[in-house]
Amino acid sequence: MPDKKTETASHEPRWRRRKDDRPGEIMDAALDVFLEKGYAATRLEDIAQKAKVTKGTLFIYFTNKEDLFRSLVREGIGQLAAFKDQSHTDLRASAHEIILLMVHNWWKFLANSNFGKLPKIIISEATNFPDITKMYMDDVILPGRKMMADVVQKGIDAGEFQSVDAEIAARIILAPLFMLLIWRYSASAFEKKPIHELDYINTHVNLSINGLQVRPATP
Amino acid sequence: MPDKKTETASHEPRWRRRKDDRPGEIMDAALDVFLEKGYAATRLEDIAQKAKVTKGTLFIYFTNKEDLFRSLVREGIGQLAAFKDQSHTDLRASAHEIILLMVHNWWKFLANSNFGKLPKIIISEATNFPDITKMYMDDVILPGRKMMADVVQKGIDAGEFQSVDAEIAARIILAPLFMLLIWRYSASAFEKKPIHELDYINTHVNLSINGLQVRPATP
Amino acid sequence: MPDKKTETASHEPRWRRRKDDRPGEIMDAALDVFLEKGYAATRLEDIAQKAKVTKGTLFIYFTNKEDLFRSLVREGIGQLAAFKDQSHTDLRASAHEIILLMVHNWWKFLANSNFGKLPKIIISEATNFPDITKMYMDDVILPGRKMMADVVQKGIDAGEFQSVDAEIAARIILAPLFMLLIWRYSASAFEKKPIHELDYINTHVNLSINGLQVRPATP
Amino acid sequence: MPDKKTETASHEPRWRRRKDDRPGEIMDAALDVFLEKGYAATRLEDIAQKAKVTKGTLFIYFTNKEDLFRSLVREGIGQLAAFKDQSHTDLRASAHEIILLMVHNWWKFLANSNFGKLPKIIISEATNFPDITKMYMDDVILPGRKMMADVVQKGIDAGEFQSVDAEIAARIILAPLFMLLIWRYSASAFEKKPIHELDYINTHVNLSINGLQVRPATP
DNA sequence: GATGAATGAGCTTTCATTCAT
DNA sequence: TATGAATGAAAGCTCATTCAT
Repeated sequence: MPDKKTETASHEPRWRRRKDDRPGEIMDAALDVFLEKGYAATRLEDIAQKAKVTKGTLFIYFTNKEDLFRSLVREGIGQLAAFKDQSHTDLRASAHEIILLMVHNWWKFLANSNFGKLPKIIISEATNFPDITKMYMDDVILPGRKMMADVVQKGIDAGEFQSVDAEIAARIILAPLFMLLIWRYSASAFEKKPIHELDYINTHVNLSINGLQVRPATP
Repeated sequence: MPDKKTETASHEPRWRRRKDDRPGEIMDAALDVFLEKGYAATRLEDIAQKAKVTKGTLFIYFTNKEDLFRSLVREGIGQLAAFKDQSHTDLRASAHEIILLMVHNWWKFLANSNFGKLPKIIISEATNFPDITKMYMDDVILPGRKMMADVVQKGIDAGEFQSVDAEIAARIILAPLFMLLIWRYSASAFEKKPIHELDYINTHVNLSINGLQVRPATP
Repeated sequence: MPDKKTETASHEPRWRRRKDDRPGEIMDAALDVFLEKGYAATRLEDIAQKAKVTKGTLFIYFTNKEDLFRSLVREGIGQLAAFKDQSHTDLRASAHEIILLMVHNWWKFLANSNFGKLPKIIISEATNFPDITKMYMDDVILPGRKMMADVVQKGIDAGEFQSVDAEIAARIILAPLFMLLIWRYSASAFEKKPIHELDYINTHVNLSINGLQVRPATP
Repeated sequence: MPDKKTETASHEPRWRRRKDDRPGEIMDAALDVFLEKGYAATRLEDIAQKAKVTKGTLFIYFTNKEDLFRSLVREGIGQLAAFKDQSHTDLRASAHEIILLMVHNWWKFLANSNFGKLPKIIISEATNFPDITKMYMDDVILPGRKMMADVVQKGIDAGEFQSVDAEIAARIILAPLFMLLIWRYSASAFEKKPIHELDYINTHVNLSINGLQVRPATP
């Protein structure tokens, strides 16, 4: 039986300096733990472990638990800007085509980034972190709802859509998207059979557009 | 020695705090605090204060914080049975009429009872209380979704609705209802102008039905 | 060997309610630990142990370590008022008689109360707790020094004492008293033979008075 | 490759930080921080910053915080030897002249060297570092007190001074000096008007000598 | 039963110390 | 040698739970 200490080769160093990467790694780890357990139930220990550092390290990069939480939400919201830059909507398309495109683009972004983890967190912590909720409302919800409402209104004005309250319609169109995201990170694990998210999204847009249109596609 | 509260005419006090109401009062208080702050961030002190008892009293009726939480969720889910008993759907109506009725009935129930406070709680605590989530899924979500899916399927079979995946359609119809509830107990306080919930619900059913119908109402 | 649990008689209760006495007991314990170790080196655990309670109990009566410290210093300073009430100086006596009396009275008070533990604490924590130091200065040092200076001045005016700066003289008269106290609670344990405090005080007053007088007692 | 720091004219840099000065610089910085905050409340980070090095560097020269502290006190005590070498007392002078000289010499040394910072530190940390306190007692306090007591005794023997306990008298003569030093590094910042230290010292020696003398200077 | 003082386990945070760079 | 990121033991503090009153 060989003596452990005699092993010739590479002793893995006890730790490594990762000054530049750490904050991001910690925030990523923290986001997932906060998402799963909620802010209060999350122990810094869990985050540290997931980020493969020790508790103390967290305090090198963030002043405290709250600061870590806020930073990570802010960081998440910040990703929206990047998304906006790369997403352009066809200008002359009909309203239903724009909606189709928007929903799919948005979903692609929401479904595949940390950004999509925010809704569940925001909803859970809304009253405990009012300032964050307000920021999310102002920077994410309201602009998104506005964009959707504008397209709906455009459709109404063009005679393509029925006359409805455009803002309410926008909320209703967006609700299933958010619900799907929130569900994904909470109860969906308890579904008997997994949700086919894309089918859900497709069915949703079709029904929505169909519901809005004055003369539906089916003749 | 006469009871101070005794009204002039009768010897029966009009209102008396029955010993057996204590647990109910505590659960009501607890529900609201858990709803606002989440399970972990809620201090029993807060609940006690809201229920106008002291911390110690909570432990007379519930073995611990977790038991109080579980009890209150179970109690909430239990209300569903009472609701089911009193709600009957017209048997011969057309699918869209049934949907219209169901959504309004459900919303009336959800919007005005403690039952409607559960979704936000379940979503926030889903992973921390898997057994509760499972119970909610089995007793509430799946049956409700099934009922809705059955009506949709009935509409499809009758040629009233387009051919869609009835279960997905059911989810989509229910999503805005739950979203509205969840929103009400989290971020809605941060809306610029308050949501008119009934307009939202009405617009939603109309669009949904319109979206499903083979030949929409507007000719 | 008897089973512990079978012991018939008085099981000492795990704890007892002492709402009214606790704060004082805790402050007394804390004063001694702070005096011995200094503020920063004192662990709440030590205080709790000395006060025969657990750490948690400290937080029932004081919001945090700092609050406990401040409270206890304030409490200590407060004792001065009680002392002042009971100490009267003879009005017509000669200056040297008043000094004699004052020093002895003061020393009796300083040497036998918690009040006398403050100087060492104040000096050690002066820069860490500037507000406390200021309070001690304004409420204790300056008034005390003023009283002594007034007597010295009276002696000078009456031709009994040499002409010196009365305030400086007051400081010098008080210095050995404070030094003795500070020493008592710090290095005196390391003296080869213990200090005879009363001899020290007596010698000091005699020398001081003798030093001040225009014509000394020895003919 | 030429040294960047090399001055134009000479190859010898005008000023170079000698390797051997590091420990001294660190101890100087540490002394001041320990003096201000006390041992436990001092963070090595603060010392490092004041010494213009980083935390890690401290551990190159000192094995740990305690070692740094002990070293610096020992170093301070060591200065006493140098002082003793250069201070000679006139052998044939009268006792009161020697006292006058001694006090002034000692004060000059205490007031202007790091040595004078020790008393406050020793008093504050006496019980936490008994060995240091003992060392200070044996090497500083007792010899100093002995010297003073010897002079007083000499005065008594010569009939110049009253008969008092020489050791106690020595303590009393020294007390205001130490008190002044301790005060300077603690509460003196909170005095309404700054203390004129030399006036204080002068008044003190005069009063002390006057107090001791059988026949005072003022006839 | 009801109360709330007291407990103690557990979490956040600090900081002396180590060690990869 | 010097640095400072990373560690981890220890301290302050919170709060669910117990239990004397």
